[in-house]
Parts: sequence; structure tokens; C-alpha cells
Amino acid sequence: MMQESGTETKSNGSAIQNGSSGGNHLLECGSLREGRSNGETPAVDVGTADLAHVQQQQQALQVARQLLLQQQQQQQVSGLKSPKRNDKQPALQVPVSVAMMTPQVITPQQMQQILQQQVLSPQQLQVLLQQQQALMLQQQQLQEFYKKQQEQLQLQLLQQQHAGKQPKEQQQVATQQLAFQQQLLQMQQLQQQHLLSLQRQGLLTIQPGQPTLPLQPLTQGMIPTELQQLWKEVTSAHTTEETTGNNHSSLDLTTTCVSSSAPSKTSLIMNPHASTNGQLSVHTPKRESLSHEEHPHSHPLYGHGVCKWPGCEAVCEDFQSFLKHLNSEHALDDRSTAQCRVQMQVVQQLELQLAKDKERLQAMMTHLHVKSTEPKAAPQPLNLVSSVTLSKSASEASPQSLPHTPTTPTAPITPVTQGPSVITTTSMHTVGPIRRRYSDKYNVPISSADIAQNQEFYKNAEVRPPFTYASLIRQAILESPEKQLTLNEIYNWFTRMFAYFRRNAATWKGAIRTNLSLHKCFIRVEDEFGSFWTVDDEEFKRGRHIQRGRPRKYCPDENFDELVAHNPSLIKNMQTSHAYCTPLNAALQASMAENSIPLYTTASMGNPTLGGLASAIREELNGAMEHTNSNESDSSPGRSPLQAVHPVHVKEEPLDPEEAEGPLSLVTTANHSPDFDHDRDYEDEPVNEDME
DNA sequence: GGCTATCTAAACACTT
DNA sequence: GAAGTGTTTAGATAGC
Repeated sequence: MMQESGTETKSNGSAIQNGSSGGNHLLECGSLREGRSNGETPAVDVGTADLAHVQQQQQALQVARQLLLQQQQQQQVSGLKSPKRNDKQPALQVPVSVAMMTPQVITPQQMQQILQQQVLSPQQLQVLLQQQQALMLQQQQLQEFYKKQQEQLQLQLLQQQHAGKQPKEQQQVATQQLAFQQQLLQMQQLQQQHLLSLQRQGLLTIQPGQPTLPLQPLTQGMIPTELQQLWKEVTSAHTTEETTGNNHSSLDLTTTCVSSSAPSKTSLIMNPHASTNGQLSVHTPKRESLSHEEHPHSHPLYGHGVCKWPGCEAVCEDFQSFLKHLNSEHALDDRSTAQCRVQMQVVQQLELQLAKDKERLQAMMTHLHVKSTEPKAAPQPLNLVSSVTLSKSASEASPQSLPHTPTTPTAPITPVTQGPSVITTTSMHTVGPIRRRYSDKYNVPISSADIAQNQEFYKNAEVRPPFTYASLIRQAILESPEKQLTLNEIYNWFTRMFAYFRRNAATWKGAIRTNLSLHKCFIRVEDEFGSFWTVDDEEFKRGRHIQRGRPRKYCPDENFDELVAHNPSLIKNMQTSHAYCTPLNAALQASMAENSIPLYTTASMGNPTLGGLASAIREELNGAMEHTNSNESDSSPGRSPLQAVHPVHVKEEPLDPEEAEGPLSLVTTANHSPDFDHDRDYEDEPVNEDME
């Protein structure tokens, strides 16, 4: 221990600069020292100019300390060495900073001498006091120097504030200042402890006429490592003292260092306000001690009969045994110190992580808030990267709720009810039926990336995806290799991709079926193996629905022949499902349409089964019924894509460009009235009441 | 407040 | 007949 002290003294400058070299007895102090001695806090970076300035000041301080050290050593050589000390500490060297920080100008070594010798002769005490007085003058000079330093620092801070420097730099400077203040307070506290200790031992008496020991003006000359050293010296002194039954304040000191430094560091990093009063390191020990007295069994290191010291987990039957265990097994030694250091680092890392996450969250919220006020120029329907719930108005193309970070499947999303840029993180549990509109005018397809980016999240979290059923169905279909899925496959896709759809199957399955039927973009196709669904993306973007109240597409068999008789052209729509659904066949249809090839030709080109044929006929009949009765030309959503027919080669009237875009506009409907409006949809045309 | 989109539930019909 | 599938309607809700 003392060798470490000596090592530190030898490499004084470097030891001060490098908090990990020697003074590792007390960790929090070491951490603080690192921040301070390097002119930066562990959490933030200081500006280069600030850092250089602080370092210059520190170098000047070190020079002064070395001068002081030399003087002290001379004093020690002059006759205050005790035989005991020489035995135990052959190379005793006083940490310079310790000498500086003790207002009594009694170095720990000297104090230890006193403690070890127990009795000093009056002559020795007189010499000691004289030396103290001489040193005190130098101490006061150094204190003034420190004061000037602080003033300069404050001036810098003010200048930076006035110069409008970035808040981060301000915060860093403020953090530095807080660190200084904190160290000052710690030092003052230790001073008092130290003084009381000496007074109790009767080894130091403050004479009324004697220059007042400067309890207060010890400025920022304290370095945590020095505090550690002093603490250790004092503690060891008290340990010696225990033999005389005069046991006091050792635990308090330990508590002081451990409990005050870590939280104070926390406050420096996370909550500057918490330390602005500079009090936290002062009263914490007593408070904690009181807390433990009031709640004797609520020690942070004790719970469920187990010692919570990291890596310990020793079973303690009661709190008293725990205290014994704590004092015996986790006393102040290198091991405990190292463990404490590790724990501090863990806490630091967690705090840093928390700070970063908070900052990220803030940036996200800020970003989304700004975004919500932006014009809806470019709909980004499902920008899930932001991973924050936002209202629909936050992005017109965005759904109302977005999940939290995809990396945290348990993170809730928030279904925001209303209001722009409302971002909360607490209301996921109220996920319910929410509107998920992409646009009033058209649907903006979600991309695979939209879902893929949050795939794991939705797979694991029972969070309702912020997509409409239609969008999800479309996505499911488009993700399939054949761009077609059976209903059951759609179900499976939903359950596979979204944990939310692994319950209440009846509800969402019904919704899927409803949407499949309701949206014109979904096209049901039959083949010999059954029926499957495809999607017409253009129609999807139009977002049109089948109008309510329109007659059912399904046509009972008993009406089939009659309907065929009334609609002979329906046979043209007896294409195979394959011919329609695959992109290849769609292209083929387009090509044929361009060349005015009647679509029924495709039927002959395909390989329709009788079942498929009948189904196609039946479906087409339904569409024909609609046409017949309501004079509608638009596609019957029905399902055979050919129901969404437009007379391509028959009609000479121009087609609605929109309608002509898609493959659905390719089918001939020779029997249609030439004057019907192709642009009209079910939505546009009232349903023929006769049909009903 | 009206309109629209969406969701949900339900009824009904057909198919397997 | 049961289950699955498909269609349609009505009501509720939320956003525009």
C-alpha cells in the first residue's frame, strides 16, 4: 500500500495524469480524477482549448506541488522519522497532493507517525506545529493560485456562454466546474474528519491564537487519488486506533467515499442539476447512515439474506451477520477497491448508454416532430426506422403507430389517438382498432424493407403492425415467389410475420377475408388446385373499394346458364388463372391487348381445367350481371381480373389513361354498351336498386 | 359536421 | 355437418 504511495509520488506527474497508475484504492475518486486531471469528464469531451488550458494549469500546480514535496521531505529527514515507520516504510514518500490538501499541513505519513507512536514529546509537537505553520503559508499561496484558476475557468465559461458556444461545450465546462466543486467539498469533509480524528486523539489541538486551520479555502487542489490516499491513511490510523477502543468514523469515511463519489459522478454525467448545489457528496454519508438506521434491513448490499456485493452472494442469516460479513469480507482493501472500481465502471457504462439512448430518443422525437410539420410531399408510408410511434398526421403516409426500437421487441409502441407529432412511449397496451390510412387518395404500398426493418420486432412483440390489412395482404402476396397466395397462406404469412396475429384468429382472419373481397386490387383466381389471390398493384394504389351494396359476385349454379345466355361475351373471360396471375402472362395479355387480340385467345392458350373454366365463367357472370344491371363497366372486383374489363379493341373512345394502365383494362367486352363510362367505379355510380 | 377509410363483427352462401 | 372460404353489410372510429 505504501509502496503504491511511493510509486505515485515518484511518478507524480504521470500518476496525476493517469488515474489508473497508482491511486486505485478508491475508485470513484480515481474516476473523478481522470476526468478532472485530463480536463475532461468521462462522459463528455472537452474542447481542445479548454483541455490545453486546464492542463497548463495543472502542470503549474504540479510544479508547485513538487516544491512542496521537496520541502516536506526535507522536514521529514530533519528528524520526524520514527523507527517504526522506517521499518515498515523504507521508502516513504509523501504524496504531494496529500500534503497540499490537508489544511493542517500534517501529511498522512506524519499523522501515521503520530498514530503509531501514540505519544509525541512536546518538543516534537512544537516542531511539528512550526512546520505546519510554515507550510501553511505556502498552502495559502497555493490556495490563492487555485482560486485564480477557478476564476479563470469561470471566466472561460462565461465567455463561452456569451460566445454562444455549443451547449455541449458549456456542459463540459460546467461539468468540470462541478467536479472541482465536488472535490472541494470532499476535501473539506475529509479535512473535518481528519481534524476531528486528530482532536479526538489529542494529538492536535487548535490553539485559539493559532492561525485558523483553513477548512474552507481549500480549493480545487484535491485530486481523488489524493483523497484516496488520505482516506487510506486515516483509515489505517483508525484501524490502529481500534486497538485502543476508540473506534469511530471509519465506516463513515468508507461510506463517504463509496456512496458519495459514485452518485456524484452520476450526477455529473446525467444530471448536472443534481450537483449544482455541490452538496451531494457532503451529506450523503450521514443520510445513508441514517437511512440504514431507520431501515436496518434495507441495505443496498443486502437482500433476501444474501450479500449483494458483486460476486459475493454470501448467505447472511440476519442483518447483523451481514454487517459483520460486510466489514470482514468487504473491508477496504485492494480487492474490494477493485470490485468497487469494476462496479463503478459498470454503472458508468450503463449511465453512458442510458444517456446515449436518451439522446437518441430525444433526437428521434425531435426529428419526428419536425417531420410532422413538414408538407406531405413525399409519402413515406412506413418509415419504421424511426421506431417511434407517431400519429398519422406526423406523416400522412405513415400509420399511426410505429413500434419502438426494433431491437427491443418488448418495447411498446404507442397508438397515438390524435394530434400531430405526438410521440409517447407508454401507451402500447392500449393498442386496439386503430385506423391505418396511408392516404386519402391512394394507397402507398409498403415495401418489403418496411416490414423487414422491423421484422424481428413484429415477430416477437405482440404489437399491432401499423399497416392496413390491405397493405399486409398485398405484401404477403408480393413476397410470395409466384405473387399469389391462397387464403391459408396469407393467414400463415400473418401469423409468421406478426406475433400480434397469433391470437384472435377469428377476428383478423375475418378481416383479411373482408379486405380481400372488399378491395378491388385483390383478385381471386382459381385453378385446379383451388383458389388463390393475387394483387393488382395499380389498383391497390388507387385504393378503390368495391362499393357496398353491390350485388354479390357469387352466382348460384342454377342461374349460371341463364346468365351465360344473357352474356355470351363472358366466355371471353374464361382465361386460366395462371394466364392472368403470373407476370409473364400479364405481359402476354398486355401484348395481346396492344395488338387487339381478344383475350379469349389466352384462354385457349392456357391450360384451363374444367373447374377453373366453370369458375371463371361463373365469376364473369357475376360481373356481367353487374354490367347488365347497373351498366357498370368497371371491374367487378371480382375476381376474375377479366371482370375489370374495358373494351380495348372494340371501343374507339379513348380510355381513361389510368384505367388503361393496368392489365385489367385489356379484356374485351364486346357486348358492352359503347357509351358506358369506363371511369366510373362502383363508388361513382349508385347501385341499381333493381338489383337489390 | 360531413365524408371517407378502416376495422370489426356478423350473416350468409358456397366448397371441401 | 363441420370447417374453411368468400361476399356483403352494418356499425364504430378516426382522420381529413
